[in-house]
Amino acid sequence: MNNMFSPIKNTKVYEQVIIQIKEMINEGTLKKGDKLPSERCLVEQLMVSRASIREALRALEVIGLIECRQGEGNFIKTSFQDNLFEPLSIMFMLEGSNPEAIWELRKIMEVEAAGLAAKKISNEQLIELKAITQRFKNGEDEDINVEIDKEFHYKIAECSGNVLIFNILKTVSTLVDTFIIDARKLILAVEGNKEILFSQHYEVYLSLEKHSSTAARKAMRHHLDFATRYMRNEQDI
Amino acid sequence: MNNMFSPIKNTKVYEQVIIQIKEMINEGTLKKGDKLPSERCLVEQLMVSRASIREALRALEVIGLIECRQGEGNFIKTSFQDNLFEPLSIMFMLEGSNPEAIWELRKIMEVEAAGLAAKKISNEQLIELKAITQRFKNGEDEDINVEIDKEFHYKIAECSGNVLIFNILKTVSTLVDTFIIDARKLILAVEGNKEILFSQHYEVYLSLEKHSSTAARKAMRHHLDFATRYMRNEQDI
DNA sequence: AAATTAAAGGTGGTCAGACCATACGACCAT
DNA sequence: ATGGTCGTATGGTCTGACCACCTTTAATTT
Repeated sequence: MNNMFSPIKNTKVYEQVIIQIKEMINEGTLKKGDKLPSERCLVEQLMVSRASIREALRALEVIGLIECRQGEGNFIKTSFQDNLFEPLSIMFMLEGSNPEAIWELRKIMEVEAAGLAAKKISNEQLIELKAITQRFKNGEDEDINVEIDKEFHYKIAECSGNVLIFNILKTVSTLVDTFIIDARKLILAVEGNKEILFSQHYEVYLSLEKHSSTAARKAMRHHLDFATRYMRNEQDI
Repeated sequence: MNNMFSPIKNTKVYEQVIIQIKEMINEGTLKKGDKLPSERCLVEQLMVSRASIREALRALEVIGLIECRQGEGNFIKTSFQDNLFEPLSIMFMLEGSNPEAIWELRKIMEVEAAGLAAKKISNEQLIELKAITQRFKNGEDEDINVEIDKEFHYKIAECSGNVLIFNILKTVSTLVDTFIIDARKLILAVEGNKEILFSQHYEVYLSLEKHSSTAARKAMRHHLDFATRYMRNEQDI
């Protein structure tokens, strides 16, 4: 005899505003980079106060859907690379996770991204990736090489052809950089390590060139395991 | 000669509010489940208008940090299981990803979660998992079995011992259910498939029991590949 | 005395209107 | 052509009021 009544939906105004804006996006009325109607305009169209509009916009902003620029307007974002950072870092902070958890996740994403990339990478992408590898070899400054190293990993994630994986991996990498002392710099500070890292990178590249998923995953895992050992000595991970 | 100037930081009030609240959490002043000071109280303490406070709270709400209950107050959330859904689904919607991308990600997470679980699963957890497996075998109704199936997968993710992985996997599963017709039901509707799924589940369980990471990953992959074949016939994935 | 009801206070939710800060374009002066 | 000025549109912030909901307390009823 239960379930006769459906729960009263206590729909808050700003939630309805969020829904309506998201619908406009789903219907294609609003696309990437588009400018939303001005807040005062939305007030008239949706017949709600500006405060409610703004609360909704704030919500849409933090989930990474829109970008608010004073004096200009509110726009649908074009890039979604850091949408996940806030929620993930919150989760990490309050869930009592240890840094190891982030690293573990990163290893998974990197290894599997490499595996997918091996299948999907195009010839152009191979050329670009090779160039990055070479730039790492020739790089002088440690800080620069840290950046090139990141670029290498991101490029592979991009070649996985899966935007979700790419974005998650980028976010997790950012998390690693935020909650763990940057391991790359520690490693690169040691004499001779640059050459080792280069050869590991090159090994990954060769696997991708051969389009061997298994080899790519293995090479990437080997590369990350090497980094892990350094980190364990420096901190509690 | 560029890069001499750093961009003027236009710190908006609600952003500062967000920062201060997050700091309170980092310092341990606020913990899971705690009640925040009332909005009017925060107005006095932070010396800003209630509108700004509320915009900040709205932001904290959508990233899953707080929960707002009218008449009661604002509380730090205790569960962070659906924090990632909004950002991920937004990303999926606007990035033009195909459903395959979600499924690909899910497979990765499931397989690797199983691999980790094999290493970390406790005896108690093994017992619980076995019970779930059996309940699936004995289940009568399709809908119920769909739920048990989910439970099985979530339990394994939980046994991975990595909250981040657990939450991402749950979110991705929700995404699958949202953007793809529920594959589980399609499969279970076919005569004899319940037995096949059961044996696949059992295979995964046995691998976990043996604490064999390789076997667990293999068994899980096999299980998901089976599901993939069904989905490809029914829809464009 | 116990149970029920009514009132009061606290809290989040919404609204209205004002003003500030910024960005842009049109216009003007040099 | 350059640089300044100003008006306008836009987001950012503030104030104070009122509504909706919950909890506690006091009053009333039984």
